[in-house]
Amino acid sequence: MFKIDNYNKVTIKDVAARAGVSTATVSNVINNSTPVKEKTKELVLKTIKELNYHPDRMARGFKTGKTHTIGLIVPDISNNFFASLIENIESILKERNYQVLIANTHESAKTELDIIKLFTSGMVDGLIIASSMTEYKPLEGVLPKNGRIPVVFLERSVNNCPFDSVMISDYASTAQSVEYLIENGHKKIGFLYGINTISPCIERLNAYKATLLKYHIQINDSYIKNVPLYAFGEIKNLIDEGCTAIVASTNKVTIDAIMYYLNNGISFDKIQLVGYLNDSFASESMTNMLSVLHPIKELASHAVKLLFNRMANPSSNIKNTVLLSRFVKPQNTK
Amino acid sequence: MFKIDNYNKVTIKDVAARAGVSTATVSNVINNSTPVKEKTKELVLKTIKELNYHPDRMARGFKTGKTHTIGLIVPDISNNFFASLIENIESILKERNYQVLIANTHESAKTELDIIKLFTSGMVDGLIIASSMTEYKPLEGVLPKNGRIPVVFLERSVNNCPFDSVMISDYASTAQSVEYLIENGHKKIGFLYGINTISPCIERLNAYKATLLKYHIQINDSYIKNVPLYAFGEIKNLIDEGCTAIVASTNKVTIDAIMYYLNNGISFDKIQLVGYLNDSFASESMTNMLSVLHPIKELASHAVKLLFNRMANPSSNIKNTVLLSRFVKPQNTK
DNA sequence: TTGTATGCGTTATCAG
DNA sequence: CTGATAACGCATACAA
Repeated sequence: MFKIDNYNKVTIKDVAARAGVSTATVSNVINNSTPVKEKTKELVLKTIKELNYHPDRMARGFKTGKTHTIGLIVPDISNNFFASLIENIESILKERNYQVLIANTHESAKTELDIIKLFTSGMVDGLIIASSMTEYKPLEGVLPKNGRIPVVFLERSVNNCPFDSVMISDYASTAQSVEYLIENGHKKIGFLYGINTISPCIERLNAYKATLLKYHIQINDSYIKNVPLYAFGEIKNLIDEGCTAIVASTNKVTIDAIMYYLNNGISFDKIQLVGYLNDSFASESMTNMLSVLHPIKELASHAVKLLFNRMANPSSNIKNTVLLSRFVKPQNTK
Repeated sequence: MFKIDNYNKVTIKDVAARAGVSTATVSNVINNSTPVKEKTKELVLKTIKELNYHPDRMARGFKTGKTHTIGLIVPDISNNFFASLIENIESILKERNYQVLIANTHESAKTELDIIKLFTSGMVDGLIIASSMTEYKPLEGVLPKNGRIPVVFLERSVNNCPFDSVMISDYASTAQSVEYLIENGHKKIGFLYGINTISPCIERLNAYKATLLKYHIQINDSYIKNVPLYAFGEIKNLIDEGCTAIVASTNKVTIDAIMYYLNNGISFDKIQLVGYLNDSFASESMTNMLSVLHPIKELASHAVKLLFNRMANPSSNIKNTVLLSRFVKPQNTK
């Protein structure tokens, strides 16, 4: 019985020494880089197992410059939209044998910059970012502009951003939803939205306003509620103010609304609700709700595709893709 | 040869050369490790900014063996319980100036092992794991047993696990909830649960069964539904089978139930519902639902505390903490 | 087929 | 206060 050193980490040297070969041979066995005699290979593998040796990823990545890991940066992991996005991206990337590292910025610009610095300093081979930035400027300092690391921006557009991107446009679907409400006699339509600086929220709000104006309905600012955290209070306010319909224009606000409705015995018949959800999920659940559905699988697969294209061809033209969400009426299959 | 040098990453050497000092001096400036003359310091900092230099985290971690990063492994990021847990842990760790890296295992044992290998090979200084394993055995090969890396297990217990842990016990609160239902005349009580191999789910199911027996109500297996993905179908089945109350014994299943109820015009009065949610959130939302509430903040802070204690004192005794969830009746403050 | 030597970017030691 | 230089663990070109 050989006593394994319990204090120090076991390295390639230990394996080599124990097996009576050179570190190069061990390395070759691990990476299949150069043919190794079957007998030696067996011995090395046996020794590796005995010593419970695992190559130091840090050292290896540091040496090779490749980590086979993709960094995924999202602003709010507790928002099911992003959680679901992460899962979709993960499953695609796993097929390609890439590991995913997730970081949550909590909508904080500082954290976002920190994380990007962390990831880009040798930790990942590529980056997918749902940024909480409005302008590209602050990112300039931390994102290797020379294409050293491929980057794809997603879901939230950043002005003047010189990278590939996939966005979702909700303008048309939001307009359709408001139109539907108006056509069904609603005039007092509440609008709940999330962070008022990011592109998707602004776009939806604009669509809401434009549609009201199109139908000559005056915009009432007190029907428009900004919801930084939970929406319960503002939903109550909207109802108290006489709204007969509510557009819950983010995934998070929609979940809040659903809870509020059930908790307070409100039905869709009483106060119409337009909810924003992922299409893959909503088709199974909220079939009787007016919905704006986001193509989350498509978003994920497109982002990954862009990333790998960029890896293969770093100097190709920048691609900006826009996917469309769609407005869906209740199935009423009750 | 495969090292992509044409994208010339800027290193400490470049800074040193440009500033006309040694790499040691640059390093000293960056890390405040040794006093540097104010004048030189300024020059170096200026040069760093000019060249937009960022220390390679990989190289640094490789050299120092410390990364100031904690790995957080969860089985299902789209489960709001874990998403919320992540956020809580993050905010505590940020105070201590630690970065958090999140990995999602998708309830896959293989992925869990892969991630642990990745993280423990020099990427993080500590690990917090909500494992999807039942037994410790498979983890043995990948987790440095010598305390080289501190590890805390959380939320799901793993048999024979030789590490610190914080669990939540739902036995008492689940029993109370079923008791409450029985006392209010319910006899046909449906039970929805998630993965049937993990400790929390088993515990809840046991509590449900034991309570029924205690009140001499026969256990009807068709009222017990296992829900791997979405619960909508099984909720419908339970109602069709005549259940007058449902225990939705996980966060995920609870959200599904809430959606199903609203979408199908079911009220709590019609079919009683016991939901499992985070306490910090539920107190704002589902105030009129029978609830089992999980102390998520406490869970997070306790896990971090254990981790840092372990770091400070690697050889102290293993601590296994159990927190209790609590059963809460509706406020009926409608 | 295998071993030797080198260097990746950084920090730490020790002279100067 | 500052500068050489030696490690850290690994992969690889090249020599044997």
